[in-house]
Amino acid sequence: MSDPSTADQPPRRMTWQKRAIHDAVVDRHDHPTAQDLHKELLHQGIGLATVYRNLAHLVKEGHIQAVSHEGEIRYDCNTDQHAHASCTVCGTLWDIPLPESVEQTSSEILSVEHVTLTLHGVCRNCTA
Amino acid sequence: MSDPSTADQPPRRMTWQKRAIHDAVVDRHDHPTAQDLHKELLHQGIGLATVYRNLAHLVKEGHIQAVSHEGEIRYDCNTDQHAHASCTVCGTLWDIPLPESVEQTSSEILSVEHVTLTLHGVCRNCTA
DNA sequence: AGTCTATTGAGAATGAAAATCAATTTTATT
DNA sequence: AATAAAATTGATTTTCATTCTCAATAGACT
Repeated sequence: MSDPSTADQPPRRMTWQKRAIHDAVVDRHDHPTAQDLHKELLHQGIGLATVYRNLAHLVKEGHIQAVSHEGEIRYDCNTDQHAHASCTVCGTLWDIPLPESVEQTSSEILSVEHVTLTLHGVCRNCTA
Repeated sequence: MSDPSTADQPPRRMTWQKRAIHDAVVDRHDHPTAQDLHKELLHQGIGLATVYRNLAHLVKEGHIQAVSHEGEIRYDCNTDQHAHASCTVCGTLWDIPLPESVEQTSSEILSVEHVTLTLHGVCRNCTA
C-alpha cells in the first residue's frame, strides 16, 4: 500500500482505518458506494468522512478504481482494464473482460489513457 | 415531440417550457447538466423543478440521452449510438462515432440493449 | 367557453459529498 | 521508550444537486 507514482504532495500515512477501507473494497465483488462501505465499517467505528477521504486517496494512489454509474460513484477493486455489464432492471454491475478491439481503440481528439465500456441490458435473472 | 413508444402511463401535454428545454439541449453541443440548462433558461422564467422534470420526460421519450460522467448527469441531444471522448484536464466531452466492433459486442451475462464507451485522455488543447 | 387533469414554480425536504476543526494517532527523531 | 511535528480522524456543519409538495395555472378535449 505505498504510492508508486510520483504525485505525492503530502506524505501519506498508513492507518488501520485506511487498511480496513481498502480491504472492504477488495473483499466485495459487487461495486459498493461510499455509503455502502460506511454501513459495513460502522461497527468498527469508522466515520463517514474517513470513508470518503480514504476512497479518494486509494483511487489517487491507484489501488482501487472509481466507476461513474447512473450518476453515482461506485468503487471497484479491479484496477485492470476491464468493461462492465449492467442490468437495467436490478441494477447489478458485473466486471467483464474488455474486448481487444476496444483496448486498441484510438482517437484523433485525445491521447487515450483509459477507456470505459459498459454494456446495458437485462440480465438472465431479470429475464426469467 | 410525441412519444412513439407504447409506455405512456399518463398522457403527456405539450408546454412551451418543455419545448424550450428540448430546444436548449438540441442547440448546445457541449453536454450540459440540468443546472447549466436552468441558468440558460432562467431569463424565460422556467423553474428548476421544471427543468429536471422535463429532462427526465425527454429522456424517457427518447428525444435526448442522459450521460453519467464523473458522478454527474449530463444531457446529450445525440440519440444515436455513439461514444464519448473526455479530457481529464479540461473536462470537455466530445461525441465520437462508436467503433463497429463495439456495436457488435455481445455478452453472456445479459442481452445488450445499449453500450456506453468513453475514451479518457488529455486533449490537444491541454497537451500544448 | 367549460371541464378535467397534467404541468408549473416556489420553496421545502432529501441525500451524497466536501469542508471544518479540535482531538488523536503516526511517524520520525532523540 | 519518550518526544515532537504533522497528518489523520470523526462528529458535525456546509454545500449543492436532485426530488418532492402543493396550490395555482394552463393544455386538451367536448
